[in-house]
Amino acid sequence: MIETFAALSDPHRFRIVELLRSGPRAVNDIGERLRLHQPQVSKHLRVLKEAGLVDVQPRAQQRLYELRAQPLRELHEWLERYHQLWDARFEAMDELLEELQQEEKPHGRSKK
Amino acid sequence: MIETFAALSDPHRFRIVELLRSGPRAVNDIGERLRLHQPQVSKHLRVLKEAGLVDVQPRAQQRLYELRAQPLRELHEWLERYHQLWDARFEAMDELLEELQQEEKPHGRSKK
DNA sequence: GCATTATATTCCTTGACGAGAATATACCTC
DNA sequence: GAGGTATATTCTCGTCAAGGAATATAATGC
Repeated sequence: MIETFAALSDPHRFRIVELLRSGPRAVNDIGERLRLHQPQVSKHLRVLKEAGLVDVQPRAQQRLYELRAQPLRELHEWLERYHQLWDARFEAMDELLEELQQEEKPHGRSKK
Repeated sequence: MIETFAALSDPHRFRIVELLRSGPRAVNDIGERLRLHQPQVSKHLRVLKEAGLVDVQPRAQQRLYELRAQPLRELHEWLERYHQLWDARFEAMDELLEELQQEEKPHGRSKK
């Protein structure tokens, strides 16, 4: 989790991840689109790979880097634990449900 | 967004955020629970505050720090754009919806 | 095998960050 | 206003990470 945050806390790596959202890319392709020198791209990709955020598969001399789902999924699960905090509707709804009409109409918002 | 990642990429700050999930806390309270020296707690809280992740409100000599919703909400919204990547069901559903029954029943799953 | 293309690694320098210790500031009580 | 409590800031030091330049490695085609 922390490694995921660390990997995404660099602006260039963040842009790489954003770019890879549209599909796998070769190293030079990334470098050209983001205006980065090839060595830096490789270095950033290495960090992303060690953080588990990307995966590689060779294609001739090229290396196609693609996003991995797992870290983002874990990030999402972590964030879910804060859901009640940032979604005000839930708080208001919870209060309403609990204080006023507990029995009248249980319009099925399963809390967990 | 990147500032959020940077703030959460430090282990101590991450633990502070996790602790604050249970509600506002004073500085010394945080330090005792997480076994951190007071100055470091203050410094980390400052970073979190500048990143917009926490807010302060004075209570006598104490400063109660509490989580702010907005950055987590933005993080969630950002993650949503990767939803199709890590939730395989959505890909299948998108294909079905687009290829087969575009006009039949638009049961409003807004792609954006 | 050799040239070419594509990518990875190393070395170096610089800047940012975190920890610890000491000190400063703010607020309360009496 | 003196003393105590709670928090913030400063300073220094060591470490680590990022960028640039140069070089090394890998795969391809002839």
